[in-house]
Amino acid sequence: MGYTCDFCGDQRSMVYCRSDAASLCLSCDRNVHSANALSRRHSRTLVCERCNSQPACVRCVEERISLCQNCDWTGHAGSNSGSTHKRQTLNCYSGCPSAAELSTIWSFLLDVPSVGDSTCQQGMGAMSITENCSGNSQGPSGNNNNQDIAIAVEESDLQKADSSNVWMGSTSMPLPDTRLKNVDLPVGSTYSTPPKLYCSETKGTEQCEDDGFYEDFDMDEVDLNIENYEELFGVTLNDTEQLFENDGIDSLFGMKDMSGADSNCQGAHVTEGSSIGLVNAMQPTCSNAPSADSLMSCKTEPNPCFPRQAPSNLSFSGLSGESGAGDYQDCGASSMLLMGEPPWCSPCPENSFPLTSRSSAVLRYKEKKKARKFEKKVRYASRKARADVRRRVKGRFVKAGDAYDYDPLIPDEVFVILNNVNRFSCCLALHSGDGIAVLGGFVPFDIVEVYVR
DNA sequence: TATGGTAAAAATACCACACGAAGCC
DNA sequence: CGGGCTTCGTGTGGTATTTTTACCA
Repeated sequence: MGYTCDFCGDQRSMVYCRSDAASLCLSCDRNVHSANALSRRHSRTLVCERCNSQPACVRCVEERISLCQNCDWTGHAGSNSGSTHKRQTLNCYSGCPSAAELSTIWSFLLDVPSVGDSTCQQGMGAMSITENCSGNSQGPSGNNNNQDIAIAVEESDLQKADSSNVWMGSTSMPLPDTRLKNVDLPVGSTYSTPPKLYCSETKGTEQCEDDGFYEDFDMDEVDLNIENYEELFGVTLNDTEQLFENDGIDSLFGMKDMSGADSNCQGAHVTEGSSIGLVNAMQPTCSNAPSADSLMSCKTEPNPCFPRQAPSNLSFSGLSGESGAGDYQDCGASSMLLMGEPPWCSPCPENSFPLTSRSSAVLRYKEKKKARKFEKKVRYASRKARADVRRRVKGRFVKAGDAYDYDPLIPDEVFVILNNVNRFSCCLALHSGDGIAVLGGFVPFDIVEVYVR
């Protein structure tokens, strides 16, 4: 820390609000985010104490410092000593937590300043910490509906995928604990299982197995959530599945060979895939190819809620945002998976899948992506109708009355090759939106080829 | 394996203006 | 409170330009 609050400019910044892209002191955090119901939904986390510019996602127990993903990776992955440091997952909170609640969340922090009693603890202002899918922490305000909905669908998808042996392969791999980390759990809080270290470092699949995620998973509630999801967004589960299919999620699943035994990595894969698919389901607009920016943002702006995972936060942000679907469609997720191991997926011997499998997966992904059709959705048909008849010069609209080189209302002259079974002939015709009108009246020939003049 | 050149593909910018949305009276 | 008016910003499609990617020597 050491940087000042973006709001008051006076106090030391403590938390980072991603929605506001601002570092705030606790006092301003409480004031700003108690303004209205929407601002209360902003998820915040601690500021990285190393770069002071990114939201922290982990806390190094040895160094007693909160770190963003980049700093965590830089500081721990590069050194032998640092790589053995134990780290705790930092998670987001929303609402207006009181000092007592903050001290519960950040029990490891000894210097949390008193923020006084929250001014908005009653009603929907109460602190909300996203719990796991069992949903027992959903506040009365239900201000995490979106997240829970997303999680619920992910679970459904996972169940389905697991039951069909698609993504887990032949091994009965337990659901990785990253599934749990995919939801917001406070460090050291009483809400969750104890903070976990990453499987790739200190924990094998055995421990993941003990998480009992499946046991705690209530299918009925998931169904309920999915129904709500449909009501809210008017997208059926079948639609969602179709989107999964269309958006290369099966390509991700098809990379089961690539996942190896690193459950952490697997969790990230499936989670992001499901989330992305969900985002697509949410997005009413047309799809576009993933932009490089989105890919970069995914890599350089780690989500504090889902540390060292693939950018699964996209699903949540996409629920409420108006951003284009294309930005989140792939979010480079698939690309990231295919292009190499992400930094949060530490290399391990079990991960040495055959190169041929990887190549084939890459090939399948590319083919699928290439074959993907991006239908453009016209929001205003009247404007489209207007544009369709507007005159242009080199594709650009021209002022009324100015010279033009293209008028959609004037049909093109085309040459058509006709066939009357035994011989070919050629004639001049006019091409318009309604079809081809052959000059000279009706010609009892079949049109074989058309050339626009 | 790295590098440079070329081709192909993809992304972006540009234009005018009707119209939706919001604000005002 | 509803209707009329004004103002502002947005979206529309075809083409050129720019950027990115792929491929080869």
